[in-house]
Amino acid sequence: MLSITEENYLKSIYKIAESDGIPVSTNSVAARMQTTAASVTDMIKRLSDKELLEYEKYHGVQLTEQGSRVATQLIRKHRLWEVFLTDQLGFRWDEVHDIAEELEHIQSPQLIERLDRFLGHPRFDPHGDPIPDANGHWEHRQQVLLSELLPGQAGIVTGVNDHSPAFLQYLQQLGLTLGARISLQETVAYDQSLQVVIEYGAPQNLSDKVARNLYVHPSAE
Amino acid sequence: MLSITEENYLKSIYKIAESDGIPVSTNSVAARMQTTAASVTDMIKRLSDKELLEYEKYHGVQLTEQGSRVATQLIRKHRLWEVFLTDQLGFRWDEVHDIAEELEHIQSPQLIERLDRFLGHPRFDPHGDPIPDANGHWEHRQQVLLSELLPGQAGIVTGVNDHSPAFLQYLQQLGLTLGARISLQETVAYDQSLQVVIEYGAPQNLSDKVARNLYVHPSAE
DNA sequence: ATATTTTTTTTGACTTGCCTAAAAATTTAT
DNA sequence: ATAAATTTTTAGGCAAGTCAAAAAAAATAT
Ligand SMILES: [Mn+2]
Ligand SMILES: [Mn+2]
Ligand SMILES: [Mn+2]
Ligand SMILES: [Mn+2]
Repeated sequence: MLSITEENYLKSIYKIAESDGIPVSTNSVAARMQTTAASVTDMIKRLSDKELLEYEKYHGVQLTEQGSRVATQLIRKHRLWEVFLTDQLGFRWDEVHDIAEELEHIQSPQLIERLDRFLGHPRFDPHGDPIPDANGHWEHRQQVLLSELLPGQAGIVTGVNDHSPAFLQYLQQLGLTLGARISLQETVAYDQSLQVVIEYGAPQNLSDKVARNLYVHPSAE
Repeated sequence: MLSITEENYLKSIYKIAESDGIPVSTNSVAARMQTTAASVTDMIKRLSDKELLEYEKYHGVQLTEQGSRVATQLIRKHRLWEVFLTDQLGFRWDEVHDIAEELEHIQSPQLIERLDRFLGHPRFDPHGDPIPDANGHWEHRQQVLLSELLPGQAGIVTGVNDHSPAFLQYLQQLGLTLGARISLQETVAYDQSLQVVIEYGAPQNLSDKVARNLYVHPSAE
Protein backbone atom coordinates (compact mmCIF):
# COMPACT_ATOMS: atom_id res chain seq x y z
CA MET A 1 0.00 0.00 0.00
CA LEU A 2 1.19 3.44 -0.92
CA SER A 3 1.37 6.39 1.44
CA ILE A 4 -0.59 9.56 0.75
CA THR A 5 2.71 11.27 0.00
CA GLU A 6 3.72 8.64 -2.53
CA GLU A 7 0.33 8.94 -4.20
CA ASN A 8 0.63 12.70 -4.44
CA TYR A 9 4.05 12.43 -6.06
CA LEU A 10 2.73 9.98 -8.64
CA LYS A 11 -0.19 12.22 -9.49
CA SER A 12 2.07 15.24 -9.85
CA ILE A 13 4.50 13.40 -12.09
CA TYR A 14 1.61 12.16 -14.20
CA LYS A 15 0.25 15.67 -14.65
CA ILE A 16 3.62 17.20 -15.45
CA ALA A 17 4.24 14.51 -18.06
CA GLU A 18 0.81 15.23 -19.53
CA SER A 19 1.52 18.92 -19.99
CA ASP A 20 5.32 19.10 -20.44
CA GLY A 21 6.05 15.67 -21.87
CA ILE A 22 8.56 13.12 -20.67
CA PRO A 23 11.02 12.79 -19.07
CA VAL A 24 9.84 14.72 -16.00
CA SER A 25 12.55 16.76 -14.28
CA THR A 26 13.31 16.76 -10.58
CA ASN A 27 12.84 20.51 -10.36
CA SER A 28 9.44 20.48 -12.03
CA VAL A 29 8.20 17.98 -9.48
CA ALA A 30 9.70 20.02 -6.64
CA ALA A 31 7.96 23.15 -7.90
CA ARG A 32 4.56 21.47 -8.23
CA MET A 33 4.81 19.71 -4.87
CA GLN A 34 6.11 22.82 -3.14
CA THR A 35 9.12 20.96 -1.80
CA THR A 36 12.84 20.82 -2.46
CA ALA A 37 14.74 19.03 -5.20
CA ALA A 38 16.54 17.00 -2.54
CA SER A 39 13.25 15.61 -1.23
CA VAL A 40 12.14 14.77 -4.75
CA THR A 41 15.35 12.85 -5.53
CA ASP A 42 14.77 10.92 -2.33
CA MET A 43 11.20 10.00 -3.12
CA ILE A 44 11.99 9.23 -6.75
CA LYS A 45 14.39 6.54 -5.59
CA ARG A 46 11.74 4.95 -3.41
CA LEU A 47 9.14 5.00 -6.18
CA SER A 48 11.69 3.58 -8.57
CA ASP A 49 12.41 0.73 -6.12
CA LYS A 50 8.69 0.02 -6.10
CA GLU A 51 8.70 0.00 -9.92
CA LEU A 52 6.21 2.82 -10.15
CA LEU A 53 8.54 4.85 -12.32
CA GLU A 54 11.75 4.59 -14.28
CA TYR A 55 14.55 6.78 -13.13
CA GLU A 56 17.77 7.64 -14.85
CA LYS A 57 20.05 9.74 -12.70
CA TYR A 58 20.27 13.35 -13.88
CA HIS A 59 17.79 12.63 -16.67
CA GLY A 60 14.39 12.68 -15.04
CA VAL A 61 11.67 10.13 -14.56
CA GLN A 62 8.87 8.42 -16.41
CA LEU A 63 5.95 6.55 -14.84
CA THR A 64 5.68 2.83 -15.49
CA GLU A 65 2.42 1.24 -16.55
CA GLN A 66 1.73 0.55 -12.89
CA GLY A 67 2.59 4.09 -11.80
CA SER A 68 0.33 5.52 -14.49
CA ARG A 69 -2.52 3.33 -13.35
CA VAL A 70 -2.20 4.55 -9.77
CA ALA A 71 -2.19 8.15 -11.00
CA THR A 72 -5.25 7.84 -13.23
CA GLN A 73 -7.20 6.11 -10.50
CA LEU A 74 -6.33 8.97 -8.15
CA ILE A 75 -7.57 11.41 -10.75
CA ARG A 76 -10.74 9.34 -11.12
CA LYS A 77 -11.34 9.47 -7.38
CA HIS A 78 -10.52 13.17 -7.16
CA ARG A 79 -12.97 14.11 -9.90
CA LEU A 80 -15.77 11.85 -8.69
CA TRP A 81 -15.54 13.38 -5.24
CA GLU A 82 -15.64 16.84 -6.80
CA VAL A 83 -18.88 15.91 -8.55
CA PHE A 84 -20.28 14.70 -5.24
CA LEU A 85 -19.30 17.89 -3.47
CA THR A 86 -20.89 20.21 -6.05
CA ASP A 87 -23.89 18.18 -7.18
CA GLN A 88 -24.91 16.62 -3.89
CA LEU A 89 -23.59 18.88 -1.18
CA GLY A 90 -23.98 22.19 -2.99
CA PHE A 91 -20.39 23.41 -2.94
CA ARG A 92 -19.33 25.92 -5.59
CA TRP A 93 -16.81 24.82 -8.23
CA ASP A 94 -14.10 26.97 -6.70
CA GLU A 95 -14.42 25.30 -3.27
CA VAL A 96 -14.06 21.62 -4.05
CA HIS A 97 -10.47 21.09 -5.10
CA ASP A 98 -8.79 21.10 -1.69
CA ILE A 99 -11.34 18.79 -0.12
CA ALA A 100 -11.11 16.35 -3.04
CA GLU A 101 -7.34 16.48 -2.64
CA GLU A 102 -7.86 14.70 0.69
CA LEU A 103 -10.77 12.48 -0.29
CA GLU A 104 -8.91 11.03 -3.27
CA HIS A 105 -6.70 9.07 -0.87
CA ILE A 106 -9.46 7.06 0.79
CA GLN A 107 -8.65 3.43 0.13
CA SER A 108 -11.71 1.50 -0.91
CA PRO A 109 -12.37 0.38 -4.47
CA GLN A 110 -15.91 -0.53 -3.41
CA LEU A 111 -16.52 2.98 -2.15
CA ILE A 112 -15.50 4.59 -5.39
CA GLU A 113 -17.54 2.23 -7.55
CA ARG A 114 -20.61 2.84 -5.43
CA LEU A 115 -20.02 6.59 -5.47
CA ASP A 116 -19.72 6.48 -9.24
CA ARG A 117 -23.05 4.67 -9.52
CA PHE A 118 -24.67 7.02 -6.98
CA LEU A 119 -23.61 10.01 -9.06
CA GLY A 120 -24.92 8.43 -12.27
CA HIS A 121 -21.52 7.67 -13.83
CA PRO A 122 -20.59 11.27 -14.59
CA ARG A 123 -18.04 11.65 -17.37
CA PHE A 124 -16.84 15.14 -16.49
CA ASP A 125 -16.08 16.89 -13.24
CA PRO A 126 -17.32 20.35 -12.18
CA HIS A 127 -14.41 21.97 -14.04
CA GLY A 128 -15.10 20.12 -17.27
CA ASP A 129 -12.24 17.67 -16.81
CA PRO A 130 -12.93 14.10 -17.95
CA ILE A 131 -13.35 11.36 -15.33
CA PRO A 132 -11.38 8.19 -16.09
CA ASP A 133 -13.40 4.99 -15.77
CA ALA A 134 -12.33 2.01 -13.66
CA ASN A 135 -10.02 0.92 -16.48
CA GLY A 136 -8.38 4.31 -16.75
CA HIS A 137 -10.06 5.36 -19.98
CA TRP A 138 -11.89 8.62 -20.53
CA GLU A 139 -13.83 10.53 -23.07
CA HIS A 140 -11.92 13.06 -25.12
CA ARG A 141 -13.95 16.15 -25.83
CA GLN A 142 -13.36 18.40 -28.79
CA GLN A 143 -12.47 21.76 -27.33
CA VAL A 144 -10.16 24.69 -28.01
CA LEU A 145 -9.00 27.62 -25.97
CA LEU A 146 -11.20 30.68 -26.26
CA SER A 147 -8.09 32.45 -27.50
CA GLU A 148 -8.05 30.16 -30.53
CA LEU A 149 -11.53 31.13 -31.73
CA LEU A 150 -11.76 33.37 -34.79
CA PRO A 151 -13.84 36.54 -34.78
CA GLY A 152 -17.41 35.64 -35.65
CA GLN A 153 -17.17 32.19 -34.12
CA ALA A 154 -19.06 31.10 -31.01
CA GLY A 155 -18.57 28.32 -28.51
CA ILE A 156 -19.91 26.57 -25.44
CA VAL A 157 -17.79 26.70 -22.30
CA THR A 158 -16.45 23.20 -21.63
CA GLY A 159 -13.57 23.63 -19.21
CA VAL A 160 -10.76 25.63 -17.69
CA ASN A 161 -7.02 25.58 -17.92
CA ASP A 162 -6.45 27.54 -14.71
CA HIS A 163 -8.19 25.87 -11.77
CA SER A 164 -7.49 28.58 -9.18
CA PRO A 165 -10.42 29.70 -7.02
CA ALA A 166 -9.76 33.29 -8.10
CA PHE A 167 -10.23 32.45 -11.77
CA LEU A 168 -13.22 30.18 -11.15
CA GLN A 169 -14.95 32.85 -9.06
CA TYR A 170 -14.34 35.44 -11.74
CA LEU A 171 -15.80 33.17 -14.41
CA GLN A 172 -18.84 32.54 -12.25
CA GLN A 173 -19.33 36.26 -11.90
CA LEU A 174 -19.10 36.68 -15.67
CA GLY A 175 -21.64 33.92 -16.20
CA LEU A 176 -18.99 31.82 -17.90
CA THR A 177 -19.88 28.54 -16.25
CA LEU A 178 -19.90 25.15 -17.99
CA GLY A 179 -22.40 25.13 -20.82
CA ALA A 180 -22.55 28.91 -21.19
CA ARG A 181 -22.49 30.26 -24.74
CA ILE A 182 -19.89 32.80 -25.71
CA SER A 183 -19.39 34.41 -29.09
CA LEU A 184 -16.33 36.27 -30.23
CA GLN A 185 -16.94 39.55 -32.00
CA GLU A 186 -13.41 40.78 -32.51
CA THR A 187 -9.93 40.72 -31.08
CA VAL A 188 -8.21 43.91 -30.02
CA ALA A 189 -4.77 43.97 -31.63
CA TYR A 190 -3.25 46.28 -29.04
CA ASP A 191 -3.49 43.88 -26.07
CA GLN A 192 -4.95 40.67 -27.56
CA SER A 193 -8.10 41.23 -25.52
CA LEU A 194 -11.40 40.00 -26.90
CA GLN A 195 -14.75 41.61 -27.49
CA VAL A 196 -17.30 38.93 -26.63
CA VAL A 197 -20.98 38.32 -26.00
CA ILE A 198 -21.90 35.99 -23.16
CA GLU A 199 -25.29 34.30 -23.34
CA TYR A 200 -26.70 37.00 -25.64
CA GLY A 201 -25.92 39.78 -23.15
CA ALA A 202 -24.22 43.10 -23.77
CA PRO A 203 -20.84 42.97 -25.54
CA GLN A 204 -17.89 43.12 -23.19
CA ASN A 205 -14.14 42.86 -23.09
CA LEU A 206 -12.14 39.89 -21.83
CA SER A 207 -8.38 39.84 -21.30
CA ASP A 208 -6.19 37.44 -23.24
CA LYS A 209 -5.28 35.86 -19.94
CA VAL A 210 -8.87 34.79 -19.48
CA ALA A 211 -9.04 33.69 -23.12
CA ARG A 212 -5.97 31.48 -22.73
CA ASN A 213 -7.45 29.71 -19.72
CA LEU A 214 -10.95 28.94 -20.91
CA TYR A 215 -11.90 25.98 -23.10
CA VAL A 216 -14.84 26.10 -25.44
CA HIS A 217 -16.47 23.72 -27.86
CA PRO A 218 -16.80 25.66 -31.11
CA SER A 219 -20.39 25.88 -32.25
CA ALA A 220 -22.15 27.20 -35.32
CA GLU A 221 -22.69 30.95 -35.62
CA MET B 1 -3.19 20.75 12.87
CA LEU B 2 -3.18 17.23 14.22
CA SER B 3 -1.91 14.17 12.40
CA ILE B 4 -4.22 11.25 11.68
CA THR B 5 -2.28 9.25 14.27
CA GLU B 6 -2.74 11.89 16.94
CA GLU B 7 -6.45 12.02 16.17
CA ASN B 8 -6.76 8.26 16.47
CA TYR B 9 -5.05 8.28 19.85
CA LEU B 10 -7.40 10.97 21.13
CA LYS B 11 -10.45 9.07 19.96
CA SER B 12 -9.21 5.87 21.57
CA ILE B 13 -8.49 7.57 24.87
CA TYR B 14 -11.92 9.18 24.78
CA LYS B 15 -13.63 5.83 24.23
CA ILE B 16 -11.64 4.05 26.90
CA ALA B 17 -12.48 6.80 29.39
CA GLU B 18 -16.14 6.46 28.41
CA SER B 19 -16.24 2.75 29.15
CA ASP B 20 -13.58 2.24 31.83
CA GLY B 21 -13.52 5.68 33.47
CA ILE B 22 -10.56 7.92 34.13
CA PRO B 23 -7.62 7.96 34.39
CA VAL B 24 -6.87 6.00 31.21
CA SER B 25 -3.92 3.62 31.50
CA THR B 26 -1.04 3.35 29.06
CA ASN B 27 -1.69 -0.35 28.54
CA SER B 28 -5.37 0.07 27.74
CA VAL B 29 -4.48 2.55 25.01
CA ALA B 30 -1.78 0.23 23.68
CA ALA B 31 -4.25 -2.65 23.54
CA ARG B 32 -6.93 -0.64 21.73
CA MET B 33 -4.49 0.91 19.27
CA GLN B 34 -2.72 -2.40 18.67
CA THR B 35 0.65 -0.92 19.51
CA THR B 36 3.17 -1.08 22.38
CA ALA B 37 3.10 0.67 25.72
CA ALA B 38 6.36 2.38 24.80
CA SER B 39 4.80 3.96 21.74
CA VAL B 40 1.85 5.12 23.79
CA THR B 41 4.06 6.78 26.40
CA ASP B 42 5.81 8.53 23.56
CA MET B 43 2.62 9.86 22.00
CA ILE B 44 1.10 10.75 25.36
CA LYS B 45 3.96 13.13 25.98
CA ARG B 46 3.42 14.84 22.65
CA LEU B 47 -0.33 15.18 23.22
CA SER B 48 0.36 16.48 26.71
CA ASP B 49 2.71 19.12 25.29
CA LYS B 50 -0.11 20.19 23.00
CA GLU B 51 -2.44 20.40 26.00
CA LEU B 52 -4.84 17.84 24.59
CA LEU B 53 -4.55 15.72 27.70
CA GLU B 54 -3.21 15.76 31.23
CA TYR B 55 -0.56 13.24 32.02
CA GLU B 56 0.80 12.19 35.36
CA LYS B 57 3.67 9.76 35.07
CA TYR B 58 2.71 6.23 36.03
CA HIS B 59 -0.85 7.34 36.70
CA GLY B 60 -2.49 7.50 33.32
CA VAL B 61 -4.05 10.30 31.29
CA GLN B 62 -7.20 12.34 31.04
CA LEU B 63 -8.32 14.40 28.05
CA THR B 64 -8.54 18.14 28.48
CA GLU B 65 -11.58 20.09 27.35
CA GLN B 66 -9.80 20.65 24.05
CA GLY B 67 -8.84 17.00 23.65
CA SER B 68 -12.40 15.92 24.36
CA ARG B 69 -13.72 18.30 21.76
CA VAL B 70 -11.41 16.88 19.11
CA ALA B 71 -12.51 13.35 20.03
CA THR B 72 -16.25 14.04 19.91
CA GLN B 73 -15.94 15.83 16.59
CA LEU B 74 -14.11 12.80 15.21
CA ILE B 75 -16.92 10.58 16.45
CA ARG B 76 -19.42 12.96 14.86
CA LYS B 77 -17.62 12.73 11.54
CA HIS B 78 -17.22 8.97 11.74
CA ARG B 79 -20.90 8.37 12.39
CA LEU B 80 -22.15 10.84 9.80
CA TRP B 81 -20.00 9.16 7.16
CA GLU B 82 -21.38 5.78 8.24
CA VAL B 83 -24.90 7.10 7.67
CA PHE B 84 -23.87 8.33 4.24
CA LEU B 85 -22.34 4.99 3.33
CA THR B 86 -25.40 2.95 4.32
CA ASP B 87 -28.25 5.30 3.45
CA GLN B 88 -26.88 6.84 0.27
CA LEU B 89 -24.41 4.34 -1.12
CA GLY B 90 -26.14 1.17 -0.03
CA PHE B 91 -23.41 -0.40 2.08
CA ARG B 92 -24.46 -2.89 4.74
CA TRP B 93 -23.99 -1.94 8.41
CA ASP B 94 -21.14 -4.42 8.78
CA GLU B 95 -19.13 -2.86 5.94
CA VAL B 96 -18.95 0.80 6.87
CA HIS B 97 -16.72 1.02 9.92
CA ASP B 98 -13.31 0.70 8.25
CA ILE B 99 -14.14 3.19 5.51
CA ALA B 100 -15.48 5.71 8.04
CA GLU B 101 -12.29 5.18 10.02
CA GLU B 102 -10.50 6.88 7.12
CA LEU B 103 -13.16 9.42 6.18
CA GLU B 104 -13.36 10.78 9.73
CA HIS B 105 -9.97 12.41 9.25
CA ILE B 106 -10.92 14.63 6.32
CA GLN B 107 -10.32 18.20 7.45
CA SER B 108 -13.17 20.44 6.47
CA PRO B 109 -15.75 21.74 8.92
CA GLN B 110 -17.79 22.97 5.96
CA LEU B 111 -17.87 19.50 4.48
CA ILE B 112 -19.21 17.91 7.60
CA GLU B 113 -21.90 20.54 8.14
CA ARG B 114 -23.08 20.14 4.56
CA LEU B 115 -22.99 16.37 4.84
CA ASP B 116 -25.06 16.58 8.02
CA ARG B 117 -27.67 18.73 6.26
CA PHE B 118 -27.63 16.48 3.18
CA LEU B 119 -28.36 13.46 5.38
CA GLY B 120 -31.20 15.26 7.17
CA HIS B 121 -29.40 15.76 10.50
CA PRO B 122 -29.49 12.12 11.55
CA ARG B 123 -29.21 11.60 15.30
CA PHE B 124 -28.08 7.98 15.22
CA ASP B 125 -25.66 6.03 13.06
CA PRO B 126 -26.34 2.67 11.38
CA HIS B 127 -25.35 0.86 14.56
CA GLY B 128 -27.68 2.88 16.77
CA ASP B 129 -24.91 5.02 18.22
CA PRO B 130 -25.78 8.69 18.79
CA ILE B 131 -24.24 11.35 16.55
CA PRO B 132 -22.85 14.35 18.44
CA ASP B 133 -23.94 17.72 17.05
CA ALA B 134 -21.50 20.49 16.11
CA ASN B 135 -21.29 21.46 19.78
CA GLY B 136 -20.48 17.95 20.89
CA HIS B 137 -23.90 17.19 22.40
CA TRP B 138 -26.01 14.15 21.63
CA GLU B 139 -29.27 12.51 22.41
CA HIS B 140 -29.23 9.91 25.12
CA ARG B 141 -31.58 7.04 24.38
CA GLN B 142 -33.09 4.85 27.03
CA GLN B 143 -31.85 1.37 26.32
CA VAL B 144 -30.71 -1.73 28.17
CA LEU B 145 -28.85 -4.84 27.17
CA LEU B 146 -31.07 -7.67 26.01
CA SER B 147 -29.53 -9.68 28.83
CA GLU B 148 -31.10 -7.29 31.33
CA LEU B 149 -34.66 -7.86 30.15
CA LEU B 150 -36.91 -9.94 32.37
CA PRO B 151 -38.89 -12.89 31.04
CA GLY B 152 -42.15 -11.64 29.60
CA GLN B 153 -40.67 -8.28 28.60
CA ALA B 154 -40.18 -7.14 25.02
CA GLY B 155 -37.99 -4.52 23.39
CA ILE B 156 -37.04 -2.77 20.18
CA VAL B 157 -33.47 -3.22 18.96
CA THR B 158 -31.67 0.13 19.33
CA GLY B 159 -27.97 -0.68 19.13
CA VAL B 160 -25.05 -3.01 19.58
CA ASN B 161 -22.23 -3.32 22.04
CA ASP B 162 -20.03 -5.44 19.78
CA HIS B 163 -19.44 -3.71 16.42
CA SER B 164 -17.58 -6.56 14.72
CA PRO B 165 -18.69 -7.50 11.20
CA ALA B 166 -19.19 -11.09 12.35
CA PHE B 167 -21.71 -10.07 15.00
CA LEU B 168 -23.46 -7.55 12.76
CA GLN B 169 -23.81 -10.11 9.99
CA TYR B 170 -25.22 -12.65 12.41
CA LEU B 171 -27.77 -10.15 13.71
CA GLN B 172 -28.80 -9.30 10.17
CA GLN B 173 -29.33 -12.98 9.49
CA LEU B 174 -31.48 -13.27 12.62
CA GLY B 175 -33.53 -10.27 11.57
CA LEU B 176 -32.26 -8.37 14.59
CA THR B 177 -31.64 -5.06 12.83
CA LEU B 178 -32.36 -1.63 14.29
CA GLY B 179 -36.07 -1.27 15.02
CA ALA B 180 -36.78 -5.00 15.16
CA ARG B 181 -39.01 -6.22 17.97
CA ILE B 182 -37.81 -8.96 20.26
CA SER B 183 -39.62 -10.47 23.20
CA LEU B 184 -38.06 -12.58 25.90
CA GLN B 185 -39.94 -15.71 26.88
CA GLU B 186 -37.60 -17.25 29.39
CA THR B 187 -33.97 -17.59 30.36
CA VAL B 188 -32.28 -20.97 30.47
CA ALA B 189 -30.54 -21.28 33.84
CA TYR B 190 -28.00 -23.83 32.61
CA ASP B 191 -26.15 -21.55 30.14
CA GLN B 192 -27.88 -18.16 30.55
CA SER B 193 -29.21 -18.48 27.01
CA LEU B 194 -32.54 -16.90 26.15
CA GLN B 195 -35.70 -18.16 24.55
CA VAL B 196 -36.92 -15.27 22.39
CA VAL B 197 -39.38 -14.33 19.67
CA ILE B 198 -38.16 -12.04 16.92
CA GLU B 199 -40.80 -10.03 15.04
CA TYR B 200 -43.56 -12.47 15.94
CA GLY B 201 -41.72 -15.43 14.37
CA ALA B 202 -41.06 -18.85 15.81
CA PRO B 203 -39.45 -18.95 19.27
CA GLN B 204 -35.72 -19.52 19.19
CA ASN B 205 -32.69 -19.63 21.40
CA LEU B 206 -30.03 -16.90 21.66
CA SER B 207 -26.72 -17.25 23.51
CA ASP B 208 -25.95 -15.01 26.46
CA LYS B 209 -23.06 -13.63 24.41
CA VAL B 210 -25.53 -12.24 21.90
CA ALA B 211 -27.76 -11.00 24.72
CA ARG B 212 -24.90 -9.10 26.32
CA ASN B 213 -24.05 -7.32 23.07
CA LEU B 214 -27.46 -6.15 21.93
CA TYR B 215 -29.24 -3.05 23.20
CA VAL B 216 -33.01 -2.80 23.27
CA HIS B 217 -35.51 -0.17 24.26
CA PRO B 218 -37.91 -1.95 26.60
CA SER B 219 -41.46 -1.77 25.31
CA ALA B 220 -44.88 -2.78 26.59
CA GLU B 221 -45.92 -6.42 26.23
C1' DA C 1 36.86 25.08 -25.94
C1' DT C 2 36.31 27.05 -21.70
C1' DA C 3 33.80 29.40 -18.28
C1' DT C 4 29.49 30.22 -16.12
C1' DT C 5 25.00 29.03 -14.78
C1' DT C 6 21.55 25.79 -13.76
C1' DT C 7 20.06 21.39 -12.36
C1' DT C 8 20.53 17.43 -9.73
C1' DT C 9 22.46 14.56 -6.24
C1' DT C 10 24.73 13.74 -1.87
C1' DT C 11 25.39 14.52 2.86
C1' DG C 12 24.04 15.27 7.37
C1' DA C 13 20.47 16.47 10.30
C1' DC C 14 15.71 16.90 12.07
C1' DT C 15 10.68 15.24 13.35
C1' DT C 16 7.17 11.78 13.68
C1' DG C 17 5.90 7.37 14.75
C1' DC C 18 7.17 2.97 15.68
C1' DC C 19 9.78 -1.06 17.90
C1' DT C 20 12.61 -4.13 21.46
C1' DA C 21 15.02 -4.60 25.61
C1' DA C 22 16.14 -2.94 30.05
C1' DA C 23 15.11 -0.26 34.10
C1' DA C 24 12.02 1.77 37.34
C1' DA C 25 7.71 2.29 39.66
C1' DT C 26 3.45 0.52 41.14
C1' DT C 27 0.27 -3.00 42.41
C1' DT C 28 -0.83 -7.49 44.17
C1' DA C 29 0.11 -11.55 46.79
C1' DT C 30 2.04 -13.70 50.68
C1' DA D 1 6.30 -5.89 55.39
C1' DT D 2 8.41 -8.15 51.80
C1' DA D 3 8.45 -10.60 47.55
C1' DA D 4 6.54 -11.30 43.10
C1' DA D 5 4.01 -9.80 39.30
C1' DT D 6 2.44 -6.20 36.50
C1' DT D 7 2.62 -1.76 34.52
C1' DT D 8 5.01 2.01 32.84
C1' DT D 9 8.95 4.53 31.44
C1' DT D 10 13.54 5.01 29.46
C1' DA D 11 17.06 4.06 26.21
C1' DG D 12 18.55 3.14 21.78
C1' DG D 13 17.44 2.38 17.24
C1' DC D 14 14.86 2.26 12.63
C1' DA D 15 11.99 4.04 8.47
C1' DA D 16 9.59 7.83 6.19
C1' DG D 17 9.67 12.28 4.87
C1' DT D 18 11.57 16.67 5.17
C1' DC D 19 15.26 20.47 4.80
C1' DA D 20 19.81 23.28 4.05
C1' DA D 21 24.28 23.18 2.43
C1' DA D 22 27.88 21.21 -0.32
C1' DA D 23 29.34 18.58 -4.28
C1' DA D 24 28.78 16.85 -8.85
C1' DA D 25 26.89 16.78 -13.39
C1' DA D 26 24.70 18.90 -17.26
C1' DA D 27 23.33 22.75 -19.98
C1' DT D 28 24.28 27.28 -21.66
C1' DA D 29 27.02 31.23 -22.86
C1' DT D 30 31.11 33.26 -24.45
MN1 LIG E 1 -3.85 14.53 -2.68
MN1 LIG F 1 -11.54 19.26 -11.07
MN1 LIG G 1 -9.36 6.80 12.29
MN1 LIG H 1 -21.02 3.15 14.03
